[in-house]
Amino acid sequence: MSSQVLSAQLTREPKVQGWISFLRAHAAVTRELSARLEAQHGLTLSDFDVLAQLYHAPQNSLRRVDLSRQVLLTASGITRLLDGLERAGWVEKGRCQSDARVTYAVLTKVGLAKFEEARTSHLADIEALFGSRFSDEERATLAELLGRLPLADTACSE
Amino acid sequence: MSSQVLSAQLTREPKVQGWISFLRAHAAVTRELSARLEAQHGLTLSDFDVLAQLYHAPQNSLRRVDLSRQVLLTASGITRLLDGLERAGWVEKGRCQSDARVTYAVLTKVGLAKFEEARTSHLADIEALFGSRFSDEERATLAELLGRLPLADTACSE
DNA sequence: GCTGTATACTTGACCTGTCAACTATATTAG
DNA sequence: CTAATATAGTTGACAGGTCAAGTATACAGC
Repeated sequence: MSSQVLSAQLTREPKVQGWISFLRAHAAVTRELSARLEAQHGLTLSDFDVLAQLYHAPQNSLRRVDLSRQVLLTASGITRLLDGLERAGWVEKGRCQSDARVTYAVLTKVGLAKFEEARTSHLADIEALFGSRFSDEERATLAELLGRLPLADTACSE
Repeated sequence: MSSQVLSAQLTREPKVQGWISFLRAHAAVTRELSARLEAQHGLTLSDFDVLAQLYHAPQNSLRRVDLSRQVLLTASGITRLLDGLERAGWVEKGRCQSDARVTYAVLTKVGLAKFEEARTSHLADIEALFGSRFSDEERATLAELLGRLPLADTACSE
């Protein structure tokens, strides 16, 4: 009976199976990944994500709006996240002389060091929990398929 | 300049691109999907997920522990989620005569109707935002690739 | 029968992020 | 120049979820 139930579940909505796998995989992998990142470096996934964006940005700085688009948080989410990073001394505010509305988030020296410290182990964790499951070819396929999903419109709407 | 920056970002950590696509896609799709589900039916994605599990379970009922494994929430998350569904009258508690520790979550008639009401439009939304981007073959590929990710310990019960 | 350990579930404290409303600055139209 | 509107950012209230600790029951070994 138990195996009947299981197979009934696996086949009951064939079209949605990809989505279900997607949701479950996301929940499981991010949970483990964020536990490790938190334990080893005291960072959330979003913290890391923002530090990474700033690390690779020109002058190590970005407007909050742009950050919110790339990291897929709302504007207020970014404000609160940056609050934390500023309190930790990893990011500071920068004013924009051409537009007084914008505030840049600027990576500090300490923040840059923090990112470089966390980076290696986090990339290794991603590889262990995610990347290593796929061949190079499969990685490319996966990135291509996922890349078709709608990003831009939802990211900046509102 | 802007396009240089973009391509630098796309190529700077080749091994992680799949993971990045994955994170972004998840954030964008779930945000839109949950907005629609909330607007049309007053349900969160997790609410729907739990209703669906119960809908397909024998006797429309499941132990909280099993629910937490299938939906990938912690035990306390399940308690709180079910609180809401119980307050709405969609789910009720059932006691287990062979083990006084377990409390079943049982779908009510109203809850069953609620699920059937929400189901069609939600599946259509999933199809529109996710499924329709892929051919049948690609769907299968995607499900297979994502299925390799580690959710076994949390997701699978005997 | 006790005693220790494992399991099922709940609760309080808390964290992250959302939404809606707000301030402040920029821009465009008349 | 002024009015209307759009954009950048912050804030209060709150939703959804986690973790750690606690309660209650089950079960296994002595």
